[in-house]
Amino acid sequence: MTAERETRAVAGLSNGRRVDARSPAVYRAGEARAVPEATVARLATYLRVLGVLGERSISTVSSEELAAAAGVNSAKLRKDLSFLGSYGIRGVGYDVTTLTEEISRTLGLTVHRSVALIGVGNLGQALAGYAGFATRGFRIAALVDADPTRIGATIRGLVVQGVDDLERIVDEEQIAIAVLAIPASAAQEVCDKVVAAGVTSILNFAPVVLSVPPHVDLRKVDLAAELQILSFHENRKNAAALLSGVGQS
Amino acid sequence: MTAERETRAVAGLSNGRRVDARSPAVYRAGEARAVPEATVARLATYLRVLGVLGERSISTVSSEELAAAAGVNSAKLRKDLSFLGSYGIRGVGYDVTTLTEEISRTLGLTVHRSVALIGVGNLGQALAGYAGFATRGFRIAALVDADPTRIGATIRGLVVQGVDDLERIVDEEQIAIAVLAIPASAAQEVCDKVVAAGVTSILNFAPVVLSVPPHVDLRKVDLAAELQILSFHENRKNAAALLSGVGQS
DNA sequence: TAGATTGTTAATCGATTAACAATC
DNA sequence: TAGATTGTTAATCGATTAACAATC
Repeated sequence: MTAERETRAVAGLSNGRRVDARSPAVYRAGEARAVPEATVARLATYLRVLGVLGERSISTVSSEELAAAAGVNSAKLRKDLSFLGSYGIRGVGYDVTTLTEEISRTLGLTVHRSVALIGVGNLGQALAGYAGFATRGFRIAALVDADPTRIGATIRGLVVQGVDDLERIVDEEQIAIAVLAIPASAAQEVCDKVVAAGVTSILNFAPVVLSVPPHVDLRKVDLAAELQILSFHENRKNAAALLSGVGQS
Repeated sequence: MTAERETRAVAGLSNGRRVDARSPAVYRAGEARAVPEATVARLATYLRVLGVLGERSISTVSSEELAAAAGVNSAKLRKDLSFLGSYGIRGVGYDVTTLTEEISRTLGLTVHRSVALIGVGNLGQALAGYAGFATRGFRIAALVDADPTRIGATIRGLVVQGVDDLERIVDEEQIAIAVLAIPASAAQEVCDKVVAAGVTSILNFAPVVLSVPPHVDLRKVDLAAELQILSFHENRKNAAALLSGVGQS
């Protein structure tokens, strides 16, 4: 059990990196080339910005415009999009609808995805009510908690179920992705059950390093770590201000 | 107002990168060298793991052990720690207490930091109750909301205040960091007010690209984007399974 | 001293970006 | 055709990691 699984969580925010040695050809979805991890993360932002443009009935956008709206360098944007194929028109730009479709396809969002939310405490309930999931391709199909006192409660129209029902839930609701919003102390144990039930992608909010088998993708969101990174920069800015004699009161 | 500010949000999770041209020497805190951004993000994880070791009264840890617990390569760990100075003992390892102190110092956590939470809706209330902030060096010192109907309410012992009071709050509570848990539609406007009030670090949960002046550090957490990145990998895994003829039912 | 482990070097890898030929 | 903009090249930069000399 410990030997067969591998620690996949990577520190910081550039986590979820794949460490797979198979041929790049296996990774091709449709006619596209293998997409770098850094590019994948940005595609989600481009898709969001394109959605706003589409709502405004803007039909065409240049790499310069789209890059500015997404907060990235335009060369980087063009390189990112080039991994999906050649969907731009020289001298014109990109068709908003076409590009939206192609990015959606690359991100696997043409099938709507069902997600299981594990843990309905403080954070879990907030995530259960987060409208941004639904608008961007995800349906929370099940709420699960390990605490018996919470099982049976109805939250946002869903009945909270027990971890023992995970296998059935994952099967019935065709769930591939689980969100873990549980205490650090229970996280590895519950994670193991989620994996055993057939989930192959996990988003972990518990501040703990989880171990999962190689076929499972793991990403994490460490809220306090985000603040600590900002704290580092505050510290640096203050040290710089002191050295230059600025901001003393 | 638009010319003086710069789009700092970077797509994906490797955001918050500094793009500053000043001398590396300015960045030195104490005797340490300039710390790479990727290293800073991992320091938060090391600190968390060291906390667990300390609770278990473990006094010394080798880079191999600490790296395994943090889910990283041991060479990477040693390189990361080398940016802080030379705190290990050859043939022995690292003293847990010393290393905890040095990382805390580097991350600017030796001063407890007050944070303003902007937006007390669904997600904001969950963040207000998140115990992990307090245990890792942050005190939520103020709750703020732009919605007049929410102002005056008491949440977790704090009275919700209006955005017009931001300047006074930031000054009185010595707030350098703000967490934005507000709708995308209001985010840039509120962000501008937060910056005008004197906040120099922002953690943004709104799914929108924010623009801030160069002296402000901005990080973002895009929850739906996290799921979209996992969706990409699900898609890839399914495509690979189809090609190899596995998992057909 | 012998064994263990750090801190650093150097090779490698992946990501970024300016520049520009291709082309609409 | 002339102007605009893409897609790609190649240089550069930053991050990762194996290997090992230094040293406790």
